[in-house]
Formats: sequence, structure tokens, C-alpha cells
Amino acid sequence: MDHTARSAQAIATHCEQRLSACGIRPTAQRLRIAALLLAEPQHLSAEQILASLRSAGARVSKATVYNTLNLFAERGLIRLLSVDGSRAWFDSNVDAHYHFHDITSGALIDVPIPEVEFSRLPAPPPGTEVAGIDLVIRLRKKG
Amino acid sequence: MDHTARSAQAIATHCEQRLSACGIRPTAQRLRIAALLLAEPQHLSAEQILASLRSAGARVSKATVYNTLNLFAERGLIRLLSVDGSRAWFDSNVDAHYHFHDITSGALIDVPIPEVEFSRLPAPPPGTEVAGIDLVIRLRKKG
DNA sequence: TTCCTTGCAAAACTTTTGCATTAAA
DNA sequence: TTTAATGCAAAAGTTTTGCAAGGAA
Repeated sequence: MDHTARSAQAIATHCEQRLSACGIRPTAQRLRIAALLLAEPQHLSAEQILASLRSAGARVSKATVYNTLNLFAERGLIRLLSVDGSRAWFDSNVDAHYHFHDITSGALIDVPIPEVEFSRLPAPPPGTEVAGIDLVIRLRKKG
Repeated sequence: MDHTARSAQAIATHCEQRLSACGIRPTAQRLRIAALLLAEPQHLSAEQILASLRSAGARVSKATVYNTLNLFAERGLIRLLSVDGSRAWFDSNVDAHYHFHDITSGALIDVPIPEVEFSRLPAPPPGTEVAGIDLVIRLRKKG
């Protein structure tokens, strides 16, 4: 199915189903945030989402944006990234993957799982198990 | 040489040399911070360092702690980590290594380089080169 | 009605900055 | 004496929270 060709209505319906599937009541604000973030694999900050929604004419508060993003992340609808100390990045791609981080521009680029292979990994300490692996490959301008 | 058996004087001298080697003027505050942080491989926050120095009777301000830690990190004397969004962690181990992050307790544990082997890594995008690789293995309580 | 969500403003935190004072070379 | 570092308080930036008002079931 062509993603970009979907109607606004179809996107709304799709988001509504995804929220409901996670036990999240699909309110107007949550749907706006979901429609924006889940439209494609991307990394957005809370402030970017707030600005984007507002310039699109949506009525939404900063508190709701943060509440919603935290809720989405808890329910596994999005992923919260800590790549630099400056702010949180919300990743709409929840499939396992890694990241390039361009330290010059700040850009974040997905690295698909097949591009990385571990031939050796440490055993988790006794009493613990691996909850996830975050790999960030920092990039600088060459030259 | 036994690390723990060194006298306070020997530690001070050692720190002074390390700072000077990095072109950092060894002031009283910087030496206190260096002595604390570089005593062993560890991960400390700015607030922990400030509290530790003050309870040890040192006269040092929050601004100086932050200025100093940033300076040390710039000069490669310590390493700045972004493992969770909450705050910066300063790692006194600047040798290449990775981390376990216990998401229950917040604990950070070093993973030595030989414990991780990559059999496949993506090529950096054109015009960029790899500046470093940060690997964080998240741990949760098993059971 | 009852429970949940929202918005606003304020608070909480971490980190940075301006500027007068102090210390180092 | 000249330059750089420190301390303090205030500012800046991000995220959380308290609470009244609004909306859904």
C-alpha cells in the first residue's frame, strides 16, 4: 500500500486503531500527535512536535505534548532516545535498529539491524537480563 | 604501582601533571575535581562531584564544577556520557569501552572492549567518518 | 455522573552565563 | 601586572506537576 497516497481520513482511522490497540483513548490531541509522528520513520523533539502542530492550527498545550509522548513511549508506540544530553528525541520507528549521530549537524540517521552484526557480546550480570541494546555511531565531517 | 597506597601528595602531583599535560592550569578546584574523579574508573554526575567535594570541606562552586568538567571532557581527560536523558555522566575511563545500564537501579557498569566484537558495521555516509561508537546494553531485573 | 484528558502557569531540574572578585603566572 | 579562573546569582532550556476546566463514556 502506498503510504503517502493515503487520505487524511485513512491516516486518522489508522492512528485511532493503533492507539486503541495500545489501550490509549484516541483524543483529538493524541491523534494529531500520532498522525504527525507516525507518518514516517523519524526523530522529533517535543518542541518540534508542539511547533509543528501549532503552525498547522492545532490547539494543543506543551503539557499535553509531553504527557502524550511519554504515554506513547510507555506503551511502545514510539521509542525515547538519549543520544545527546540536550533533549529527548522521539523515534517513530520502534522496530529494532541503531543510529548514526552526526555530531556536526546533530542529525540522526537510522541504521537497520542487518547492517550491524555482533560476533561477541558480554553476558548480562547475574540476576539481570538484556532489555535492549542502544548503539550510536558518532560521525564527524571528514577532511 | 599500587594505586590505593599512594599518598595524597603523590595523587596531587600526579593530577597536576595530567592537567598540565593537557594544557590545563592546575588550580586548587581543578585539582580537587581531578583527584576525586580520576582516582578510579567511575561515573559521576556534576551534582555528585559538587556534593562530595563540599562534604569534604572544599570551597568550590557549581559553576566551577560544570566549567571544569566540560573543560576536562574537551581535553580528553574524561568522557561525557549520555545514557539517560536525566543528566550528564562523567566517565573517568577514557579508554575505549562500552556500558551496561541497569534501568532499574540506574547503575552504569563498564564493558571492556574485548567483550564486544562487531563482525559487521555500516560504512559511514559519504563525507563523514566515525568519531566514536557508543554502545549501551540496557539491563532489567530478571524474573 | 464519573473518570480521564487538557491547558495554563508554576515549579523542578540541569546546565550555562554575566560579572565582580580572586588567584595564578 | 596581566591574564585566567572562581563564585554567586540569575538566566536559560527542558520536562514535570498541580489544579481548575472541559470532554468522553
